[in-house]
Amino acid sequence: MLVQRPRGTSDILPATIGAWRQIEDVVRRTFAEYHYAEIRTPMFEHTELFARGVGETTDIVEKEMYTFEDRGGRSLTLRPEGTAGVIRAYVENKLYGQPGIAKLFYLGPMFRYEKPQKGRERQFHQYGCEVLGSDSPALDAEVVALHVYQLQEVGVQGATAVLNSVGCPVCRPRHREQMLARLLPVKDQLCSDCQNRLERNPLRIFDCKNERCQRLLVEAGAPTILESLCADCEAHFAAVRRYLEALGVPYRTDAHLVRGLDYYTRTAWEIKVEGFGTLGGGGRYNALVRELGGPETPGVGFGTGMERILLVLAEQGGTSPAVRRDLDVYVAVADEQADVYAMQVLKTLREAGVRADRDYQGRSVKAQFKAADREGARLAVVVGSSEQAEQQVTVKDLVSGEQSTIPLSELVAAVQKLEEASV
RNA sequence: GUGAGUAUGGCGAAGUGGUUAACGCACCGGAUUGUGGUUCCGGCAUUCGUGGGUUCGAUUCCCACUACUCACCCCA
Repeated sequence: MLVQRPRGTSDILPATIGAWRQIEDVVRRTFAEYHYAEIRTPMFEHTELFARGVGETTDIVEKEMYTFEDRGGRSLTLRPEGTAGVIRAYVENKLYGQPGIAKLFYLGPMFRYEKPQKGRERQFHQYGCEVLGSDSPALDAEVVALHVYQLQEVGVQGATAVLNSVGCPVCRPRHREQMLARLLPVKDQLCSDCQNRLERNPLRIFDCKNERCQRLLVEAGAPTILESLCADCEAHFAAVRRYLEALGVPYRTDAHLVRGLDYYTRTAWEIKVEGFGTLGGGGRYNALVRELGGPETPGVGFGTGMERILLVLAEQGGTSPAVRRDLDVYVAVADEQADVYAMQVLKTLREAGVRADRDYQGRSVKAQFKAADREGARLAVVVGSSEQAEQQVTVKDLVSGEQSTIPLSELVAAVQKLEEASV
């Protein structure tokens, strides 16, 4: 092996492409049902976009970006997530000038420089959406509902939304103050990560896996963000939950949920499957558009990992996509003299919309029939010098075993008739 | 970034410091004439991730590298 694929990348081979297509089809269909329009933005952007958009203190920006300098000396970065680019495009193309709100979705590869492991690659795929232009809690609910619905439609069982509110520029600083007041006195007892978090983003301490840190939070009486919400945020969160209940969306709240991106305000959620982990996450980001230079515009969105979906589907079993028959006719060439004739027969079939193939290795008729079987062809067409002389073909139904010789001019009709009968 | 494990033909998988590296699947060929899915017979790794070292000799021992897997961190 001279050169192999870069670490953390994978080749999606024909054998599994069906599963991908199936997910993509469901995603496009459901986004259409909810009236979202597709948007495609560049795979790389100026590094600054992610630094500002995603947040300077996030793991993504601090240590996971694929950043490089192009020949013009610009610092570019392979997109680590979808939101920043979409918002940039929204602002740059002045989509806010169009009537109504913008409901956008995307689908494609993302890149993060991390150590690969199960369900984590350096190039992975996400689909997601962004809704710009409304702060209505109905929209938060719609987006969460859609998030769960899509996974159900794809075949994932037990997808649940875990919901929290991370507050707004009014309650967030207030909460931060309270956290500092309670935890600064016991700072030295926190783990080193959390000592850092205390300064930069105290909310994240709730997310720490360290038991001692969690105990300290309780002992110090540190309030969760949910307990510190301002009246507006609380009302918003309550409304979102009412909608979700009315819609029957499976969800639960978790005051400790913190997302890895800094731009979230108010509603934040992850979609989890018991015993598996997180498939996707999302939230509201009311300040992001303005931070990226656009007009004050509220937004909500989510992203979902497609590799993760594939993993859950595999674990939950049974969803192996049916082996699709992708060949209708196999043309067996009986002797070399008929080779050109065989090509003509194939062209005739293919141009009539029949999926047809032949042997190119000069194998025996017996071997060609074996191949026809293996490829899943419905019928075999045998052509040899005798057929060619009469402009005929020998057609064999590989299911019934029936065989007959007919004029070439009748072949397409005969094939189509059989196709219809087998539907 | 930290820690652990693995690396033998297309796939799965034995194995040993020393003449021909099991086996299964897949694949290819054959079992009389231009015909399939079963069965039978035969074929299919100058080579054991890469590069060094120890040795009379290494796929088996040692070192480095690379890749993969898993866990942690974090997340999709």
